[in-house]
Amino acid sequence: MPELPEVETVVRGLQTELPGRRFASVSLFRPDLRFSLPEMMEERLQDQEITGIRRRAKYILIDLASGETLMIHLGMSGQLMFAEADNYQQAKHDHVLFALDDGRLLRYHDPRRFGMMVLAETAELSAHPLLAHLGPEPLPKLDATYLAKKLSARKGPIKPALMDQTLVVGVGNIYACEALFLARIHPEAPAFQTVDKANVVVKAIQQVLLAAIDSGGSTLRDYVRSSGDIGYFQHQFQVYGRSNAPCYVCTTPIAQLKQAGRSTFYCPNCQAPL
DNA sequence: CGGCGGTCCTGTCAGC
DNA sequence: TGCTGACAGGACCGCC
Repeated sequence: MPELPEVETVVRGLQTELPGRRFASVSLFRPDLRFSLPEMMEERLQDQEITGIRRRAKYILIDLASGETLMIHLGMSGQLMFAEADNYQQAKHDHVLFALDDGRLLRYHDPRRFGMMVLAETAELSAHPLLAHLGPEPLPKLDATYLAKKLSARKGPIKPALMDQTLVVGVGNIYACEALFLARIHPEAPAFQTVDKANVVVKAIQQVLLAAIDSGGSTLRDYVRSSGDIGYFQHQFQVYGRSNAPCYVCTTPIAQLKQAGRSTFYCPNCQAPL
């Protein structure tokens, strides 16, 4: 599920629940996520107080009183959900179980196991290899001059460029498609040709991410608590997943193509080639 | 360095 | 109904 809006929603849900709590215990059912889980993770988390919850790019950062931070990436299919200790039954693809000192459980559930967990020194977090090369956050402010400069150095098409986390973080396949639709830019347009539209691109990215966070905030808040991914965002998509369906603006059938191995959706009329 | 393709893994769905 | 292949919201790695 996770592009920036989902991760942000999960983080907001955790922020109201976790700070001040301690991990009573941590159980590992499967250590082989994308990377092997951190050495001695159970021991390093045991009895640690959670001091804060943050997000960087698509990473959930759980700060601990020990001076370490637990970084969680949900990959393609990761979910964090609360459960009650009384009636918890280990479900298929529950890989990690965090028991809190108030008796509740936080399950990490990830069928594809593309997710990852890392423990790193909080003070040196920004230098961690997974975070060091990340681009700026798109919210609340993204410098259009910066984006224009980055785009000008690109030869390839703009859509995969927007998904490059070293350029700007948080934009995945869905929101790259949606943002380009809002910006009325063809996904195959060369990135360097869109430099003079950098302001439009920035606004489009921010608009679509904010809208997703806003609406996701009501439904996906439960995402952290209960066991329901209900595909909420699909109701708002203008182009993503809408192949051959009429464009909401001009009724032209939405087109689909493949770029860098990922499906791209766009309106051939609204997003005319530059 | 930029850009592309392959790869990790499992579940789901379209098509035969 | 059952099988097969394509595809899925991410990102690293190796290769040109």
